[in-house]
Amino acid sequence: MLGTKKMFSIGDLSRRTRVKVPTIRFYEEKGLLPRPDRTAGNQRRYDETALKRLLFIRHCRDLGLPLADVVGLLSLEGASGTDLDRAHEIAEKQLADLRDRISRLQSLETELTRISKACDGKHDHVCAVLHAFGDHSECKGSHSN
Amino acid sequence: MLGTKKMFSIGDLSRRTRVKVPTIRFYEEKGLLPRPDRTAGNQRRYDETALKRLLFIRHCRDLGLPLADVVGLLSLEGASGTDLDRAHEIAEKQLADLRDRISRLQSLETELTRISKACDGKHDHVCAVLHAFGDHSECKGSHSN
DNA sequence: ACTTGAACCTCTAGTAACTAGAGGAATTAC
DNA sequence: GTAATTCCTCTAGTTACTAGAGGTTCAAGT
Repeated sequence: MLGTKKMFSIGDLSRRTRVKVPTIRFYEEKGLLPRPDRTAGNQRRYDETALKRLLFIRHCRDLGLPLADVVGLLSLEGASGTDLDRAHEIAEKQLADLRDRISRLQSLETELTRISKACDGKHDHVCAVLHAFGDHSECKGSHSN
Repeated sequence: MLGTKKMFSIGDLSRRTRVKVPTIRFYEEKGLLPRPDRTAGNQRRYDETALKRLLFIRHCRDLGLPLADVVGLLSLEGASGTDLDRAHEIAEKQLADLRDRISRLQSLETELTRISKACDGKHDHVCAVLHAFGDHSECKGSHSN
C-alpha cells in the first residue's frame, strides 16, 4: 500500500509544469504550495494534487494575476456563496486592469512608431530620435497618469 | 552674477516632473542624474538642465524603456554616426517588445473574458471561474512561452 | 529675531517574483 | 561501485522603486 501513488521529484514537477525548480521552492516558502512529503534523504516528493495545484498557479500567473490574488483564489477551494463572488470579482478586476494596460500600451505604440520614423535610415545633423524621446509635446495620445 | 539662474529644490523638481522625491534621489544614485549643487545646509539645488534631463528620463520610462536603456540614450548626447544608429535601434527594439506584449495581453483578455462569463451572476454548485482558472485546455489562443 | 512647521537630509530595509551561486548530500544509471 | 546528475539549504542579487526612522535646514509669519 505504499507505492500506489505516482510520486514526482521536484525536477519532474518542474518539467511537467514548466515552472522552474527554484520557483517551486519559492512558492512553497510563500505558502502557495503545501510542504510535500520527503524521502529518507530529505528530497521533496510530490503527488498529482500538487501537480494540479501548481498548474493552477502557473495558469493564474500567465493570466497576470499577482501571487496575492492567486493565494486568494486558492483559499476558495470548495467555497460557496459570497466566497465565489470574490473569485468572480478577482477575475473582473483583472480583466479591467488588463484592458487598461492594453490601451495604454497601444498609445505608446503609436508614439514609438512616430519616434522611430523620425530618424529613418539617414540621419541629419542631430538625430530626431533623441529629441523625440525627450519631447512630450509631440505626443497625441496622452500617457500621463 | 550668482543668483542669475533659477534653482529648484528637490520638491520643486518633483512637482514639475511628477517624479517622486525619493525616485529623484534614486536616479542620482544610479548615475542617471548628475549630482546637483548643494546649499550651505546640504540641500540639493537643481537648474533647468537637470529639469530637462529628468523629463527625458520620465518620458522614456513612460514609454516602457528599462533604466539601462535610458542610460544608453543619455550617453548619446551630442553623438553622431553609429551612435545614432544605436538610438534608433533601441527605439526599434522597444517597439517590437511593445507589439509582442500587446498581442499577448490581447489573448489573455479573450481568455479572462471567457472565465469571467463562466460564472455570470448566479452560480451553481461549483463556480466555473475556479475551474476555468485552473484549466488551460479551454484556452483558444495559446499563452505559453 | 524667533519660532514653528514643512521640507529636506542619510541610511536601512522592504516590495514582487523570482534567479543565481556556493557548498554539500542524495539518487540514478551504468 | 563509482560517476553524473539531481537534489538540499542558505545567502545574495535583480529591477525600480517605496517607506520609515531619526535628525537637520529652510521659509514664513509674527
